[in-house]
Amino acid sequence: MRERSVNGVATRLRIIRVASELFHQKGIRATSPDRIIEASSTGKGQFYHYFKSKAGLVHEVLKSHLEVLRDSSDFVNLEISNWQDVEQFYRAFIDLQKKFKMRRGCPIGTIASEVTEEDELIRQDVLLIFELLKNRLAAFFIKEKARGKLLPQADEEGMAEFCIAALQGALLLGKIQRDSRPVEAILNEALIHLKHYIVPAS
Amino acid sequence: MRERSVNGVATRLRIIRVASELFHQKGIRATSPDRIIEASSTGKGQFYHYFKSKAGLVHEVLKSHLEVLRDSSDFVNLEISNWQDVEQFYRAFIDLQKKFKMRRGCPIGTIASEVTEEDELIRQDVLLIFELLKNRLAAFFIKEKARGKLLPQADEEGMAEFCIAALQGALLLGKIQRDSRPVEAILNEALIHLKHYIVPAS
Amino acid sequence: MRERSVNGVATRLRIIRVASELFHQKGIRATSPDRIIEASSTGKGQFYHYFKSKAGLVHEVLKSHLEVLRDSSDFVNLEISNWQDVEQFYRAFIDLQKKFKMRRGCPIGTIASEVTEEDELIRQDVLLIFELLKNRLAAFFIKEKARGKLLPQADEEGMAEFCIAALQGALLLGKIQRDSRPVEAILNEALIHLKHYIVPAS
Amino acid sequence: MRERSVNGVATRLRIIRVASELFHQKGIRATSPDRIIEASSTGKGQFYHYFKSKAGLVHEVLKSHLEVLRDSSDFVNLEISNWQDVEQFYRAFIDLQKKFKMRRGCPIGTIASEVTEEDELIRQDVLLIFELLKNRLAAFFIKEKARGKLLPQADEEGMAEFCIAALQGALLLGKIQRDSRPVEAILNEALIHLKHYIVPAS
DNA sequence: TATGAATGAGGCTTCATTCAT
DNA sequence: AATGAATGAAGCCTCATTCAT
Repeated sequence: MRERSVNGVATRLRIIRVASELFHQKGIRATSPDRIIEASSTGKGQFYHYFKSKAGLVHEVLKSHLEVLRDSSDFVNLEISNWQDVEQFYRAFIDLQKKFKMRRGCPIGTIASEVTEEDELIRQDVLLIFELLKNRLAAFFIKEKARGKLLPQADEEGMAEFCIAALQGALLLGKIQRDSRPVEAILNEALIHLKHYIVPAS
Repeated sequence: MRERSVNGVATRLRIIRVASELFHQKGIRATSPDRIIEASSTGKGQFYHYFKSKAGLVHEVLKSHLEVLRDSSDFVNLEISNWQDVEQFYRAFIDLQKKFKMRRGCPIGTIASEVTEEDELIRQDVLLIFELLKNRLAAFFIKEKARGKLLPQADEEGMAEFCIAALQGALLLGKIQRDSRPVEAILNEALIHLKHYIVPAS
Repeated sequence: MRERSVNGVATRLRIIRVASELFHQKGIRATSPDRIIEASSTGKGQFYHYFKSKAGLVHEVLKSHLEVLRDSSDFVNLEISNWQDVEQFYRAFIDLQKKFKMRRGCPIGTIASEVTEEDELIRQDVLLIFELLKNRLAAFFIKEKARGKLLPQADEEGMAEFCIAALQGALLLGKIQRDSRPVEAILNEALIHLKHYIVPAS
Repeated sequence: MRERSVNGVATRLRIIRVASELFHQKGIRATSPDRIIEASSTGKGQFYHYFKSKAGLVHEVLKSHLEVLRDSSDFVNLEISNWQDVEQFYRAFIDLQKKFKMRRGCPIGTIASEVTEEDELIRQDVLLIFELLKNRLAAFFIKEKARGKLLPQADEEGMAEFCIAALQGALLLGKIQRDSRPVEAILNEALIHLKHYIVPAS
C-alpha cells in the first residue's frame, strides 16, 4: 500500500521478482498468473495493467535476467579476465543451486527447456542470454589467445559454448540427483578440459 | 478373450507412445490427458483404465524409455565397448534432434527439467534413466581402465556424469539456437576431453 | 441427474434451450457461458464437452431455430398457401413478443443485430434463416402469380424481403416502445402494401 | 483557464465520437471503456471524469445522435417537406451503410437491439430518437393531408412508424446479406406503399 | 475392454470502476 | 484537466479426474 504512490514501478518490479522466483521454482507452465498475483499481493487487474499477457511477463523476466547478467551484479560477475573468474562463474550457479537445496535447476535453463515452437519470442529472449554468456566467456578466451596463452587450435567460441552446455547439463543432473557433488565434479572436468588449451609453460 | 487383452495391450501402448511423443514435443505440463486421448484416438475412460493418473502415465512413459535404453533398441545402443560406441551414443541424440528440425531437446531432459518438489516419483524415474546411462558409460571406462587403457587419475563415474551433462547441455543449446552445429561442436569437445584420459600409446 | 443416463442428448438440448432463451432475453454478448451453465444446472465442463466454444453454441442455437422453422412447428407455420397464412406468420411473432410483455425483439433479429465482422459463421447462420423465411414467402407469391392472382409487376422475392424487413423493424420498434400497437399497425401497413399487388377482382 | 475548459470539451467530444463509432461497429456490450479510452488516446481517469459510467456515456452518445438529427446536420436532413426529402432520408442511411461496406446496421438500431430490461434509461434515449424521426416524418404527412394531398384514410403517425420500421428492417437485412440491393428494394417498396396514400391527380 | 457423460477447480484474460497524485 | 495505479468481479475456456453404462 505504501508502495502504491511510489508509482507503480514498484508493483511492476514486485511482480517480475515474484514471477522470476516462481518460474525458477516451478517452471513457467506450472506457474499461473493467479499464483503470481497472490504471491505478489497484487490485484488481478494490475497484472494485466503492467504486462500484456503471461508470455509478456516471461519476456520481462528474461529481460531482467539479461540486465542482471549484463550489469554483472552481486549474483554473478561476467567480467571474466582470468581463469579464477571462470571458476567463480561456475561457483555462482553451484551456490545458487545449493541455496535451494538442489531442488532447482538453472533459472534460465528451466525456462529454456520449456520453450516450444509456439514460444518463438521467449526462445529469442533465452537465446540472447545464452549469447551474452557465450560472448563474455569467448571474449576472455580470445584475449588469452591473443596474448599467446592459448593453443592455436583452441576455438574460443566453441570453448564458450562447451562451457555453458556443461553448466546447464550439470545443474540439471544436480537437480535430479539432489546432490551438489556431481555438479562440482562435472564442472571440474569441464574446467580441466578448457585448461587443456592453455599453452604449457615451457 | 485373448483377443481382448491383446487389444488392451495395444491401446495401452498406443497411449504411451503418443504421450511420449507429446511430452517430448511440448513437455509434460503442456500436454493434457485430453490431448493424449485425442491424439491416440482413445476414449476418455480408457485413459484412466490403463493409468491411474496423468502422473501415472508419465511414470509409464519413463519406464518405457528406461526399457528402450536398457534393451539397446534401434534408437540407441548402450552396449558400449569402444570409443566409437561413445560417439554413436552422442550421434543417436544428435540425429534425433535433427529429425525434429532442432525444435526439441532431449526426451528425458525435457521431462527432467520440469520436475518440481511435488514430483518426487517422476524425479526417481528420471534418476533411474540417468543412472542407467551413467552405469553403461562408466562400465566402459572401468573396463578400459582395467585394461590399462585409461590413466590412473581417470574417475570413471565422473567421466560418465560429465558425458551425460555435456549431452544434456548440448541438446538444450541446440534447441534454443535451432542449430545442430554447436551441438556437434560441444559434444566433440566433450569427447576430446574424455579421450585425454586415454593412456598415450608409448 | 435422472436425465444423465438418457445419454447426454438431454443435457445438450437443455443447454441449447436455455441458451436460446437467454440469447433472446439479453442478447449473445450479455449472456455468459457461466450463466447458461448455471441456468441449465450443468457442470462447467459439460458445456465445453458439448460445444467447442460459446460461438459454437450460438451456431447450434441458430441451427435449432432453423430446424424449428423448417419443420413448421407449433410456434409458426411456414407452409404459407394463402393470405391468411401470411397474417398468421406475422401474428406468431407479435404473440411471441406480447408473451414477453414487449421486453424482447425477434429471437433471430436480436442475434442478427449483434453480428460483427468477426462473427462470419454466425452471420451465415442468420442468413440461412432469413433465406428460409424469404423462400417460403416468395414461394407463395410465385404460386399466386402463376395462378394469375398477382400483378405482373409484382417482384416475388422483393415482396418477401420487404415482408421480413417490416417484421424485423416492427418488432424492434415494439420492444423500444414497449407497445404492441405500433407493431400491429406497421405489419398491417405491410400487408396492405403486399395486397396491392393482388390482381383486382374485375 | 479558458483554454483548459476548451480542451476539456474537446476531450469529452473526442470520447463521444470514438464511442459512437465503436458502438456502431461492435455494439455497446462488445465495446469496453478500455477500448474507447485507447482509441481516443485518453487517460483512464478522464473517462470517468467526463462520464459517470459506461451507461452514462451511452446516454451521451445517444443524446449527441439526437442533436445531430434534430439539427439536420450534414448526415441527414430531417426537415422533410416533400417526397424527395423522404427518399433522401432513406438514401442517407443506405449511403452510410454502403460507406461501411454493408458491415454495419443502423447506428441507433444496433443500440436499440441490445437494450434489455436493465437498460431502462438507454431505452428511453432510443425512444426519443425514434420519436423524433417519427414526428418529423409524421409532420410532413400531416401537412400533406392538410393540403388535401393525402387520402383521408392515411394514418400519418402509422405511416411514419411504418417508414422507420422498414428502414430498420432493411438495414438489418442489408448487414446480414452484406448487400445493398435488397435494402434499396425494400425501401423502394416502402416508398411505393406510402405513395399509395397520395390523392391521385384527378 | 470400451465409451463418453459429468464434475468442479483452476488457468488466462478483460471488464467496469475507483482512487491517489 | 489529466494520468495511470489499483481493485475485484466476471468472462471464456481447459484441466484432471470420476462415474455410469
